Amino acid sequence: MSWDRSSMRAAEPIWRHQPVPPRQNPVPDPLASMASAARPLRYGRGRMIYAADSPARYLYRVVSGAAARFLLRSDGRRQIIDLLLPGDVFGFGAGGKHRFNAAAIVDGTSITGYPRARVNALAAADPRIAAAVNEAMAAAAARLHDLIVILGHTTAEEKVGAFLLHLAGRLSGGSADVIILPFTREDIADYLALSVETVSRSLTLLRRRGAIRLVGSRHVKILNRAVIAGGDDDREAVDNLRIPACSGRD
Amino acid sequence: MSWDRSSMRAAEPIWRHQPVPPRQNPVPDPLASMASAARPLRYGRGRMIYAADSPARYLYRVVSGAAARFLLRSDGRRQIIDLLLPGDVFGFGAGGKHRFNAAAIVDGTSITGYPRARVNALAAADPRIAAAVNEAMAAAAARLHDLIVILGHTTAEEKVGAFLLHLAGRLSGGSADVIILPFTREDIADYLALSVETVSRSLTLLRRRGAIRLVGSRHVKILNRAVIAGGDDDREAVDNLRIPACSGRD
DNA sequence: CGCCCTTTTGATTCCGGTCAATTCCTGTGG
DNA sequence: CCACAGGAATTGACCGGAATCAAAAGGGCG
Repeated sequence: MSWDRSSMRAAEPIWRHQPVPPRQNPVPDPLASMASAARPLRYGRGRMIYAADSPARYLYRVVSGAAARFLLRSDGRRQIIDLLLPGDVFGFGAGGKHRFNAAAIVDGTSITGYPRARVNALAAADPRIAAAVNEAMAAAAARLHDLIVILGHTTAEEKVGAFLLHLAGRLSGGSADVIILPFTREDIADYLALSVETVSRSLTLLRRRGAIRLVGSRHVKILNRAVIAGGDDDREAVDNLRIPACSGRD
Repeated sequence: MSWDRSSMRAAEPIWRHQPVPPRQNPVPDPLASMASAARPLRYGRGRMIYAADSPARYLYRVVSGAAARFLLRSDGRRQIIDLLLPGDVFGFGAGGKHRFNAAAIVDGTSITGYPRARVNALAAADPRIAAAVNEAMAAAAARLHDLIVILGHTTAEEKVGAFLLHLAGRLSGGSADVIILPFTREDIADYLALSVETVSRSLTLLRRRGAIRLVGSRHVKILNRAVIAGGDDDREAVDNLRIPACSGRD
């Protein structure tokens, strides 16, 4: 098995302290009330944040940059389970352990860490904090739902299109039409369970159809959402939920 | 768009009351302490439990049978987001609404419903109940993780194999080697984002390889887990996490 | 028995992975 | 300032695998 593909850097002490500049990119922080326990962190691209099966001692929140939870298959392939953007909270483990690995995927990603024990204590005392943690868990589940829906598409072009629309909704808060991709094609491929080449092909396909506009390779402008969705938006599908005649016994 | 494929029955009042026989299949119930608020329900195959975008007024727990959360694509395809087996809790919405549809997929599925307001009140009063709800949410997230990992496989045979191993771990509590599939090939196909034919082909492939044994079409015996996994177990991958030379600057 | 649903199997087409080569982009050093 | 190097991205050729269309076999229930 070779490792050249995902080119992870060497394992390191989980915490990597470096002086942190004042926060740019102010994202609303549901965990702000625990600022006293917060611990600022900064990672270079590919730096491990935690490893699978390690004790889940901290909760994390992305401040800027991007990170990913992922697993490594025995064939060397990396699968990204969860793409973490500014504002996202992650690191809820299962049974006190992390199920997957986590690493930064862009240089200079800054993350805030909250000691788990502290979080639990504060949540037990203050129901508002408990609610905030709950909300963060719900948001994490929503990300997983979104990925499952994206992976459920049949063709690569649909997957990439759905991914772009998904990103447009998450980056820049609302549903802006301009996306600055902070990560590589390989990251996208590992997220969508496609090969890098297919991701690239799908993007040029979408460009040729007039669905998107590519400026450089990291700058995507959405031109025609209908074409991107290929008529396959799940909201439409839900609207179409007029169920025809009962086919079975009733 | 045609609807013959998933053959859902007509929309109905969400609640369908029918006399409920004494519970078979006693699964440990983390929400047992709320028995006073529990509401027993029973559904035929294909019966809707709730619709997407409907208010999330209840939390549900499968007692016996099986259900699924799913979405309907505009091409008529159904995608199952979450497969619900005895013991599974579902119906945590997002923002007070359900994001997906839910329906029973086997006849006579019995489910317990807990009024959401009641759950919240009890959780606020008793931290043990809050913890139980939290645990149920974590279990739901784990199911989503599992599905994402399954969908991340490249070939259909790997997907089906991973699905069988996943099922073996969830049915019958432990990791028994005999699986009684309570659902159709079509349900499996909609869960794995494959066609029915491919699911069937993959199963016969696995059988011919000596990985499984098929008795009838609903009875699967796992003979050789290594062959099924195809050397693609994520636990192995994690063990292989010895990261080679740093490729980047350090 | 006979109907309908489920499952399996076959033939064909198309899509995505793989291998391979070229181009693009960025940062470095002469 | 330009040349160079290395990684990132695109494009092409080829092949294997999954969807699709089609048909047949199995199974449960009236």
